[in-house]
Amino acid sequence: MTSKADILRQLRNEILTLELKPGSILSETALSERFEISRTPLRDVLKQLAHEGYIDVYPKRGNLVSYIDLESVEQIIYLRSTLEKDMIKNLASHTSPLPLRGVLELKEILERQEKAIREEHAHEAFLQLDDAFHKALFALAGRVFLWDLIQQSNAHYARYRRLHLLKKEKLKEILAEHRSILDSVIGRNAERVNEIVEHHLHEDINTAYLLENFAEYLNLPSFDSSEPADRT
Amino acid sequence: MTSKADILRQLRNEILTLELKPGSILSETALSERFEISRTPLRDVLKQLAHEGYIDVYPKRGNLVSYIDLESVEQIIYLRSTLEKDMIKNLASHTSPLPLRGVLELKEILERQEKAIREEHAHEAFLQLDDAFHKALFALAGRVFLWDLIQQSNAHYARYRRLHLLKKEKLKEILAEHRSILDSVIGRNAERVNEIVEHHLHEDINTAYLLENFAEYLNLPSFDSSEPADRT
DNA sequence: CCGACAAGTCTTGTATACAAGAACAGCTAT
DNA sequence: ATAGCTGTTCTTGTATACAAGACTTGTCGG
Repeated sequence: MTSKADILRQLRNEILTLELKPGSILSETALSERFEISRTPLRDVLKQLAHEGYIDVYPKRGNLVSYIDLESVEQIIYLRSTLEKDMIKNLASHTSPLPLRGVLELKEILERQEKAIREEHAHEAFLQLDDAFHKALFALAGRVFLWDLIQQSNAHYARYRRLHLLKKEKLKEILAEHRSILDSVIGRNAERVNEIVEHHLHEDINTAYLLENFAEYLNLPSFDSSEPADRT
Repeated sequence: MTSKADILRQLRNEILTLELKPGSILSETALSERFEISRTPLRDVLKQLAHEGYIDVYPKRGNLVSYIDLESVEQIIYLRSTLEKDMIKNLASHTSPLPLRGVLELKEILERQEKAIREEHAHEAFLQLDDAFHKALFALAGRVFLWDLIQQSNAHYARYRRLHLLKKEKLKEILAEHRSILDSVIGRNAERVNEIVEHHLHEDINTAYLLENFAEYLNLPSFDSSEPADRT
């Protein structure tokens, strides 16, 4: 039994992990056979994927896994950076006590991240914990609504990040920055928040590295071949 | 001929203007007869409306025009406030020259807003110009992507604002604040941006007024009757 | 009078047949 | 050789019949 939600999760995951590479064709009939379901509910899933930017729909031609769009990535980084700086500063400067649950959750995530670094081949786990850490921050600030909103446009940023975080040093750096952020919140010290968060989110816009190694996955303006359908 | 995009715009508009009141039923068969189109493309439209928060889908029971959710409104106001403060400060403190087109566009919008205030029954025009002003600001900052993202969750905020902006004095205040914002950008003066933007977006969270006059349109926690389907 | 059950009638959800545009191959005519 | 048809075969888009859950109504039995 595979429900629509399961299929959605499955396809999302395959695209995020690059199991389904940018440019791959997602044919409705092929997918309907694979998941043993009719085209109607499957089209709902594809609509959702298109909405989240995972695929581009070319009417009457086909659905392609989208190429990673660095413009979208930059926009999301700016959005998150601006929001998280503000949220963390608010948390750090607020006088009311922090909810214990949230703080404990953040600490536990950091412990699990540390453990994930020690193990080999734990990138995927580390990435999920990274998401969990930031989501927990949003939760602590009462902004899960905005976290969910951002997730709706996360297809490009999430894949971008996976291509970046392949070196172990990078992981250690991220963990250290998470510690700094949590210290700022707990210690009620908002002083260095700006630079920490900016570095944490911005630093690895390393376009050259991506162009060098993963050009085949990127949406390069030179390649544009008749825009996909507008999804507004 | 009414395409899917037309139907979507039409229904969105009817919900925003409260022509379709919160709680109204949008039956697929009824709508398919009204627009003389089959249920399949119509369901696509309803999916989109649900995604944007215009309607709540109760599986196998029906689609209801959503009640205005003040929680969503507050979240969007916080998001926009935080983003616009940052964007405007950046624009005001940047040294590179501003694109003339964008500045002229903003000025023209202000003139048209002034004109709209003088005319009676021009609330709808004023509101659209208000959106146009803020969108132009996002454009000037190179952040139309984020404007569009925010619009995807705008159903509650947009209706909330319509219920608020019924007094002419309020309109004049908004226009004056728009002038201040534009002056900050052009005059490269970022000093008072924070308070101006915060007041501009936050000030009219006047929940009491809404509860008093439009309780029937609001999503009040007391009324909750079996949550609608999750749209993730 | 009232509760329980069951038939009927709403609703949306799914499967499937058909329509119609897009791409391609292969032919023909120039 | 090549431009231009034209039929074939992909694709997604639409209409419609049917499935199945939820609610209403009425009837029957206590």
